Amino acid sequence: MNNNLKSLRKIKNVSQNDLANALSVSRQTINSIENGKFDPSLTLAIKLTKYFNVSIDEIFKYED
Amino acid sequence: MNNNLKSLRKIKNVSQNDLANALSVSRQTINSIENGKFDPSLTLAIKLTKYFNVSIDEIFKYED
DNA sequence: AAAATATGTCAAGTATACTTGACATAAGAT
DNA sequence: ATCTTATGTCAAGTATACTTGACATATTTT
Repeated sequence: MNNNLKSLRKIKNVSQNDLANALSVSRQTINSIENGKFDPSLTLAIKLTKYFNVSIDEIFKYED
Repeated sequence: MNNNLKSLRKIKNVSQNDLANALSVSRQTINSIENGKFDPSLTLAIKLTKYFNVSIDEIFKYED
């Protein structure tokens, strides 16, 4: 799984901290997801889609 | 978060076991998700959308 | 240049997703 | 009525998502 969170975030011009606060997660969580340390939970993934107003597919690319 | 996995599965007329095998997870995992014991990982959620050929929103309803 | 803000990363802990194995009950087939 | 398949559930373990706290470095602001 990879994602384009970092670019989406930069388009909105918000910091990792801003995003973390908006979604009620830690900054490290955002950082780890952006840098591919792990994938978000479904809940957090959905929060991200709502925040950026995009679909799951527009953020995450799943590959077998 | 709630979902309509059980009804989607019955439409396709497959057992929890069939579905579990198709997605390479345990039957208990499918059962637990259907009965709201926990939510799937993003990876499993995406596998489910592909299996049923629907979007995330068509399976999962997120409510704050 | 100095101060402030943003990012990367580590370590150790908690929470939750998922596993295997087992057993009980329900429903469907012979 | 017996056999088989499907579902629900429990317990204990492993894997991964996420937390807090801390510190280093990079980037931006004054």
